[in-house]
Amino acid sequence: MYVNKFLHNFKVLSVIMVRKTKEDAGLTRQRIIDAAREVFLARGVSRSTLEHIATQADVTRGAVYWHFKNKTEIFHALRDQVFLPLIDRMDDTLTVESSDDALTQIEKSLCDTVHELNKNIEMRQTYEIMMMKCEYVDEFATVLQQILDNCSNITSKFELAYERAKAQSIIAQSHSPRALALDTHLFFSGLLHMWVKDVDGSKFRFQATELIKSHINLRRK
Amino acid sequence: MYVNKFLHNFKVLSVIMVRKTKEDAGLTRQRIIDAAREVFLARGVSRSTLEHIATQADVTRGAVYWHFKNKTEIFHALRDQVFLPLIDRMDDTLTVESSDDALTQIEKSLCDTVHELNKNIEMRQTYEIMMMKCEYVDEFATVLQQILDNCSNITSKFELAYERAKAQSIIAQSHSPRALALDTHLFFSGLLHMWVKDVDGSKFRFQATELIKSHINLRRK
DNA sequence: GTTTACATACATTCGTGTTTGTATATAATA
DNA sequence: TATTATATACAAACACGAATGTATGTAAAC
Repeated sequence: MYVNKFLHNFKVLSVIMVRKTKEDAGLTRQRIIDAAREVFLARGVSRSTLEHIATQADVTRGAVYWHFKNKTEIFHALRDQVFLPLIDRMDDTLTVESSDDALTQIEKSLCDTVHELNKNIEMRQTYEIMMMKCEYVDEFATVLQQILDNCSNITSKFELAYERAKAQSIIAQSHSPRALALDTHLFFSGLLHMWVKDVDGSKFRFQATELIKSHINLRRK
Repeated sequence: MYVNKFLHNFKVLSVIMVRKTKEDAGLTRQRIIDAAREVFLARGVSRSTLEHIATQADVTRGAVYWHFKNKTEIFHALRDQVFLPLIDRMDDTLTVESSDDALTQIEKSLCDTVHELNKNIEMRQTYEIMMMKCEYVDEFATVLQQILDNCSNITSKFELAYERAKAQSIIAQSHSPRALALDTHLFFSGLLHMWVKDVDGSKFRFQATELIKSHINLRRK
């Protein structure tokens, strides 16, 4: 017990790294993923070296190779950890039953996603990596297909919501839910792309919520 | 004269490459750019080697280094040649005066861009490279700023058109031209991204024109 | 005692940039 | 117009660093 406390101090001080418990190994793994995010963001995925990542994580390449097979595997770990949850979350806010009318629900779902991106730095950075700091070829091409699939999925959710809106008679009967859903989806993926590219926030980020609201209002009867 | 004909045959047969005139050098330069497009598309920009490009262009790296300082310079040459003209074109179709009403003009402008992408393979491939096969870091980061600037520019053009539409009383007075313009811009950049990602054309490409039309019809009073 | 969780050292490949060589086009000169 | 000089448009060879993967070493946990 006393010894553990002693070692713990060493660990915290980082003078001598003596990490061995499973718990510690888990932390190391996470540090590597976090480091990869920073490095990917700054240098792009292909220019990022395992040495860069190791240094940033304050370990050696040995540790990196212990936890991951190669750079691609780190990439996927990063993606799974941060990217996918956002999609799930959006899925949820759209599907869950609510006292709001259908249009408001769509609006809230979109705003919620943007809000999440705003406050969650890691998620924002990961998004930025996926959209601007990575080349979709070879082993990354599969990710692309997943993105397309997710898009289909989200669009279907939009469509269902618009059907409800139609049933609630809050949109014009002339518009087809399918077309509205596709339009909203394209609008939102455009917004996300611009949101990410607009690093200093002067063009899109500051007014993202308003853009969403006016997009939705356009539909309201 | 006779000798020239003789040499010409050699050139055409590609048995011995004897190219030296300025004209021939220009062709070689263009071949390198075309080769780069193919290689970038297949392997991504960072994984593309000057050796890959040279081989594809049927020359050696010597020729590549003669015409270009490095890979980045080839990238920019490719971009300038194919990417920028499309933007100019869109700019034009939006600005030029026409007998159509303002909404129709926006619609035609968007459809025209999609149509151009459909028939112009090189343009399509270049777009694909810029959007999915390239990492926007370091020397490529400048390109990103240019994209944002172009977006502002296009959005302004949309806004002017929507003001005309408002003056023509073909849209509801309650909508602000600025908001409509931003919405259209986000819709269209979303569409272009999806259009490019949808390689087999089953999700977006086949119905791109209809998507545009229904986007515009949503605005019509 | 064995496995875990790394650090260290090594071998090898790959891409880049540069240098050198060379045949031909083109300009200069006589 | 014929000859000569120089610049052009590459090909081929070289030198170098950088990144990868693997193999080995090792101390602590279990």
